[in-house]
Amino acid sequence: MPELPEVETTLRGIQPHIENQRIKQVSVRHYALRWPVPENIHLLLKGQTVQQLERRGKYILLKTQKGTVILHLGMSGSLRILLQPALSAGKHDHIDIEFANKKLLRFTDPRRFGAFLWTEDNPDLHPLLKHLGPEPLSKHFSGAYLWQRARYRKTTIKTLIMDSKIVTGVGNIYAAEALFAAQIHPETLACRITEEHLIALVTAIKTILKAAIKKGGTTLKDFMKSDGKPGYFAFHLKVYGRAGLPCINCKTVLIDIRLGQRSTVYCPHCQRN
DNA sequence: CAAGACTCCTGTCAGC
DNA sequence: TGCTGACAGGAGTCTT
Repeated sequence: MPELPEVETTLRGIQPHIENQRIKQVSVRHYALRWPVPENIHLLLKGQTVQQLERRGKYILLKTQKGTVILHLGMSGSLRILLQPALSAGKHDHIDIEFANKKLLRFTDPRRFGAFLWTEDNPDLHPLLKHLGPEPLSKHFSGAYLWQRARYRKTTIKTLIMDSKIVTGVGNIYAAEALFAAQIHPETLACRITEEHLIALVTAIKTILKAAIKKGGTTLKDFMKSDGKPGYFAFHLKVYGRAGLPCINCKTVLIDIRLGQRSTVYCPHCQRN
C-alpha cells in the first residue's frame, strides 16, 4: 500500500533524524521478510554512519561508508522514528536501528512483503535495481519516451505503466487514477495509443504523484507517518476504491475489472479505447 | 524477449 | 460470536 508518495513522505520524515548519524546497534526480531534479512546485518551496520538516504522507485536506500541498505516497504511496511529508550516492540516490529543521537528507526511490516537487504557494491547495479525504468517525476519519463516503449507492446496500458522496467513507482492506485485523468481505458493495448494520449498520460501521472506527495501521501489504513501518527486519508481518489459508485464527471457507474491480477476501476463513459 | 500466472504474508471483511 | 474463505497488493520469478 505504500505507493511512491508514501515512500517519499517516509523518506523525508526519517531523513532529518538519521542522516549523518552513527549506528549504535541493530536488532532484528524477524529475519523472514520477502527475502531473508542478512543474518550478520547487525555486525555490518554497527558503527557505520548513514551518510545519505535515497529513493529509487519504492526502494529506500540507506547509504553508509561500507555499503547500502536496500529497503522496501512492500505493502504493509512502515518506518518510524522513536526516541530511545523505545516502546517495547510489537508483534510486527521486525527491525530496530539505534543511533548514537538517541533516535531509533523501527521497521514494521505485518505482511512481511517488505525487504531489508545489504549490498557493498554500487546499489544501482543490484539485481533488484538495475532494471528499473526512469523515475516518474524525472524528465526522462516523457511522452516521447513512453511512446517509444509502448509502440510494439501488446499488453494493456495499465499493465505497462505498472511495469517497473518501464517506469518505476507507479502502483495500482495511481495507475487507475492517472488513466482516469487522461481518459484512457485501462484495457487499451499499449501499441494502439497515440503519442498525444501518452503525453497526456505522462502528465497525469506526474501531476497526481506530485499532488499526493504534497499531501503527505495517500494514506490507506496501515500507513503511518514516520513520526508514528497515522497519516491522512485526505487525498481524493476519483476511481480507485469507488467501483459501483457514480463517476464524478458523468455519473456513470464505475466498473471494476481485473487486469494482471489487479483490481482495476474505471469509468466506461469517460475512458474509451 | 514478451505476456501472463503464480507467489510470498496477514489483516480485514463478508457470509453463514 | 466464531469460523471459513476470499481478497488485497508490489514485484520478483516461473511458465508458456
